[in-house]
Amino acid sequence: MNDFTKRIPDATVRRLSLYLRFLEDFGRSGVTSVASEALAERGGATAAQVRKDLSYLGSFGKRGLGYSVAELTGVLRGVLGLDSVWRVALLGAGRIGTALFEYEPFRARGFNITTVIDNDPCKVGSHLGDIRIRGEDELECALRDDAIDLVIVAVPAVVAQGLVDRVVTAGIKAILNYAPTQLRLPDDVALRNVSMLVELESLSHALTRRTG
Amino acid sequence: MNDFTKRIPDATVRRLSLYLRFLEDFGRSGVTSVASEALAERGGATAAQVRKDLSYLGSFGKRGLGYSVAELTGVLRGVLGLDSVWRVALLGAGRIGTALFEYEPFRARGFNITTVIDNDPCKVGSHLGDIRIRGEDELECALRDDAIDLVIVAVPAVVAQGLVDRVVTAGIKAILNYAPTQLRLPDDVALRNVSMLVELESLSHALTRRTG
DNA sequence: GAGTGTGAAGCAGTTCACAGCG
DNA sequence: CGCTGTGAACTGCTTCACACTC
Repeated sequence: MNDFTKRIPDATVRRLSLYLRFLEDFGRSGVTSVASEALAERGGATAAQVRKDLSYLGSFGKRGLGYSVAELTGVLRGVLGLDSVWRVALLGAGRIGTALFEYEPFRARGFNITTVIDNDPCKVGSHLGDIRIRGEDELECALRDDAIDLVIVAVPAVVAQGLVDRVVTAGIKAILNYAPTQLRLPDDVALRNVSMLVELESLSHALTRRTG
Repeated sequence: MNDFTKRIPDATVRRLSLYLRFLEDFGRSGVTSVASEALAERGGATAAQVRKDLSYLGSFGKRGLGYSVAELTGVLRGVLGLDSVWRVALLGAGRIGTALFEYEPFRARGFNITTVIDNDPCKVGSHLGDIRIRGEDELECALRDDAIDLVIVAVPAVVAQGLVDRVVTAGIKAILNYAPTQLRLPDDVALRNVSMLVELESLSHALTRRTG
């Protein structure tokens, strides 16, 4: 009924990631079939919401029964682009960059960090895992030679925009930004910001609110 | 015109964080007055959006002129609850926890990590900065004795819910979750999730989309 | 009977457009 | 004249309710 050319709302895509996580848990526990109600109560949504979200992808549920865990897992992986391995470059091998590099779930999901760049001369040439850290001057050739699909930015705010401009010029179309700055990019490059401060400040706003 | 009892949309609160960052930059550059247009082009919003967002807080702009950088900075800090110092406990002193602990902008914004908990016996008793890492069994008394306002969760997914239940019982009303799991909490506890995977998968979805 | 799939209604956030003030 | 502040229109997401299927 639905075809794949239709755009999926961004809010839905984010929830699909969560559903996939839950499905994998269900799969590991040997559950083979799951209802929208069960997915919903695992968090972050109502049963109606789950059904609406999944309806964007087609009709996979069996009425009276629920969804096949195996089938739905496969569909979600496909929609989220997790069937292929993505080649990722990490810019910045500081605290945050290092933590991201060693974050196991990335690799488990097919995000393969093959390239690490840092401008600190003391770090260039040393290793993170078995990746040799390369200097900023090697950025363009590294992106090309390693056939990078996606770049994670974990450098200080002041140098982020300059580096990202070069990354965009090199033809990269997806950027995950951890630097506390708002990057300016062409419309055809996908950008997601992960801001620790924004979330923390939204919490402190909530705390302030509660006592008037 | 607006009173402070009115709820501010969540999307607006998140943008206020960004505006504050921009205002601080403007302040450092010696700019004293700024128009909605200028704030907007720094990223993430249109001029109309900026004005609408700020109108939730009251009328601070001078028509024909713009907003006073100093005044607006103060208002935003107040609304975001950044006038007080918040006492923060960090659960989990692994890679991510350590990176968060050493993330300077937190402290600069008045988020003071006074307590670190980890269940690894090898880590308990050692130090992160000048904070002594305490064991999981000390959780409740640490939250009480250190008068914690806000908890950051950076432990593995499997143990997160159990710890958080204890944190909630201890009366904490704000939780920032870095664990890749959906936490179940009472409605009166504010929760923000920071998920590296969700953002990354939303990017890989975007990349997949682009080529049909 | 149990549970999906989906139009329609409801709600929230965004954009528009312009009156009004400095 | 420039730029804010804001009702009104709009867009898009969420919730509802129920026909439909297994």
